[in-house]
Amino acid sequence: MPSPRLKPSDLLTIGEIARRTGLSVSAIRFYEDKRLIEPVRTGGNQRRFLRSDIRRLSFILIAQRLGLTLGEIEDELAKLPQGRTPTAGDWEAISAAIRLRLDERIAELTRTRDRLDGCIGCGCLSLAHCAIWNPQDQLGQQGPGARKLIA
Amino acid sequence: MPSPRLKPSDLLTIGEIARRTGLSVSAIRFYEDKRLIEPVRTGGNQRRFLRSDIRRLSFILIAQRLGLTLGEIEDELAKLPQGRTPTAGDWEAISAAIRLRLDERIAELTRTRDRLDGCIGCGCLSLAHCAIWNPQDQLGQQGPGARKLIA
DNA sequence: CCTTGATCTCAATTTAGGTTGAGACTGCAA
DNA sequence: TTGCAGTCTCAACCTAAATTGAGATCAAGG
Repeated sequence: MPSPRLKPSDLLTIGEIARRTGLSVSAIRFYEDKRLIEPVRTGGNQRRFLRSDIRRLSFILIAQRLGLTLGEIEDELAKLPQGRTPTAGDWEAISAAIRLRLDERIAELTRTRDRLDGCIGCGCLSLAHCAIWNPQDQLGQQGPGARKLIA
Repeated sequence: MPSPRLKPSDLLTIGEIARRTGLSVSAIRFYEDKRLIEPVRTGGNQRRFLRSDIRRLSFILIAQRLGLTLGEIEDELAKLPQGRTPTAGDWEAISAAIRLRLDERIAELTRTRDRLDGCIGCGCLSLAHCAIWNPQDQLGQQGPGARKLIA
């Protein structure tokens, strides 16, 4: 009498999901730590992942490529419905939100390039007058690294 | 008999150059450590900067905003002539090089956006087929952080 | 049953780009 | 010549995003 309740084939070990996503095992554990993903545990305390988690992890990879921090990604993932496996429509909504960010970054870089053109023309690179060094528009990466700590 | 050899007014202390560039004193010392700038020293071992170093530091700030790492910035600065104060023309050459990088990044992001549009259309976010997740074109930021260590 | 590979947790280390603090010395002005 | 702000060096610490290693435990095949 085979048990119909358990379908272990639907659950993936951390090694399996790592292979499927291309992520390292340690990175996946790290993401769990950061609450980006929540696998269930076996009686022996090992992680088991849903198939839909592959898509979730893929999203993390893609969003990182688009320049989002893990914190921002967590915010996006929080928009997914709790309790049920996300549908294609759920993912579409998030993708659209990311498209907006992408558009902004492209616009910022384009503005910067145009200003740089002006600077090349005038030979200008002095902070006092340079149009690039204008606090009014923050480029995506807002200034030197640890400076963020001040904020 | 005033000494005509010394023109201390042409040399700036670290505090002065920090005020003029908006950088912190500690950041400037850090850049010296990274060989991005080489102030001379007084008999009492204090740093003294040339006026042209203001422009050099400004360049560092601008290049960072454009997404270059300090290492890449060092490479660009290495193109400046040794021994003489850089001219406007010297800076123009470097600005032009950076403009190229900017163009590349804009092109990359634009390609990515177009692909994302395709993904939104098909609801696709699976690594196996997603056009965004294509190792063939590396977006400027090449994947998750510490992964760089491997290379 | 036993071995072996996979996992587990937890702490330390990495890179980039700095900041912060301690304790000592400099330099300029009154 | 003293007073004090500015500097000096050096070491420790910070965030992000992970990796690496130690030592223990799990799970599945033979």
